[in-house]
Amino acid sequence: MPAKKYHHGDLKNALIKAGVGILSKDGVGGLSLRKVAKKAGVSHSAPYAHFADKQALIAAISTEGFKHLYTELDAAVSPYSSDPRQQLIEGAWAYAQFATNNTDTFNIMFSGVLEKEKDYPAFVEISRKTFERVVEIIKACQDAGVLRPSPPELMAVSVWGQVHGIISLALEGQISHTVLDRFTLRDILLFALDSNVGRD
Amino acid sequence: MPAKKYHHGDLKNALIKAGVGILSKDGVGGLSLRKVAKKAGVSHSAPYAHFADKQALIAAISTEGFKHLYTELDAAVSPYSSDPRQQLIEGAWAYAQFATNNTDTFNIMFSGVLEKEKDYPAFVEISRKTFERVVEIIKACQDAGVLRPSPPELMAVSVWGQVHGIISLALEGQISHTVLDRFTLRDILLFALDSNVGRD
DNA sequence: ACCTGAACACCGTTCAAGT
DNA sequence: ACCTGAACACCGTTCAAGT
Repeated sequence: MPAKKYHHGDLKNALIKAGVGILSKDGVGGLSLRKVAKKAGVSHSAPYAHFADKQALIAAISTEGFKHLYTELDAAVSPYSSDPRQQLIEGAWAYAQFATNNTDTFNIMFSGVLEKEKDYPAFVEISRKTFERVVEIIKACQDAGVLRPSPPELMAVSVWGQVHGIISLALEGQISHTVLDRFTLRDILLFALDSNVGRD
Repeated sequence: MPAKKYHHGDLKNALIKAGVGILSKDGVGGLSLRKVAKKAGVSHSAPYAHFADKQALIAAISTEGFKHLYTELDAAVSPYSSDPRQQLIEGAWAYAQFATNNTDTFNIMFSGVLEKEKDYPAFVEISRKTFERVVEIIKACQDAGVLRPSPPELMAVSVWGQVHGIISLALEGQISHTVLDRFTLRDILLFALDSNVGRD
């Protein structure tokens, strides 16, 4: 059998994992390639054998984050295949949970830290796939009369944008205490979704 | 008359201005205290006479950004004192314009770069004031029957969140080409606002 | 193919010192 | 009060060299 490779054989994934760890411990500002290398037990220049530069590692971490988000979203929505309105609510809530439980990963995914996202095909692909999952939910809602007829992709951007924006403001501490004292984040999301879902 | 002070007498503001310049040229990742000092024509340690650390300079830049945003928002909305619906539309559009014309300032204001925003009273004050301006617009809309009755602050978070989220996703390159090929950012915002404004 | 160690040009921050 | 210059502990990135 092959003696275990130079190090543990899968440094690339070990670096991504170490990166996620550093990120959640020290935040976006505390994420450095040298710390990641140290945590993975290799020299500070070893990462360059697997990532072109720091941006490439960030892209890999963001891609993992998106995969995680997709999984959580899908798991939250799937049980309600016969109740589109509930899909919307639970999907939004799963998104909120992901953001609050993985704040720094969420920030790295959506806050301009990754500068040329189009250069990373895996990242583009999983974010496209996630958007398509949202579109599916929107279509189900429209078919059930829960959302008004309209181009589903347009409605998807509108609803996703709203959920995304409310959560972003919440993470940023930008939601006024006059609101937070009276409503939970879930209340706010439900209220916001109701605007789209229709009222009568 | 007093000989011009040690340098030009108002290094603090010169540093903020230099910071905004670096930011729009090199992005959030390219903003360093040493560059800012150099651009202002002082030694790399001079900024510490005016700012406790890099975060404090970032707070000052963010605060200036918020003041700018407030001014643009107010200017866009004020002409329509008799047309609340138009206030909503033009307010959202002013927000979008600010974000696209000052992407990096916008990112620094809303993307977790400023880590302890509560520690900077001027920042807290102007962001509070901006939110209150949004609430005013929302109230005018509710009084005119353009928005459904509800706690105005809650509606303000919902609508602001939506506008903020759509713009954030747009800046991040996260809006699908299947949408962007057919709709402008303004179209998307109008569609989104319509969800709240009511339909019949 | 995968990793190391020295090297370079940058950082943020501190501190003694100068006016 | 306001600023400088040396110093320290960090960065990202490159490159010759080792297995």
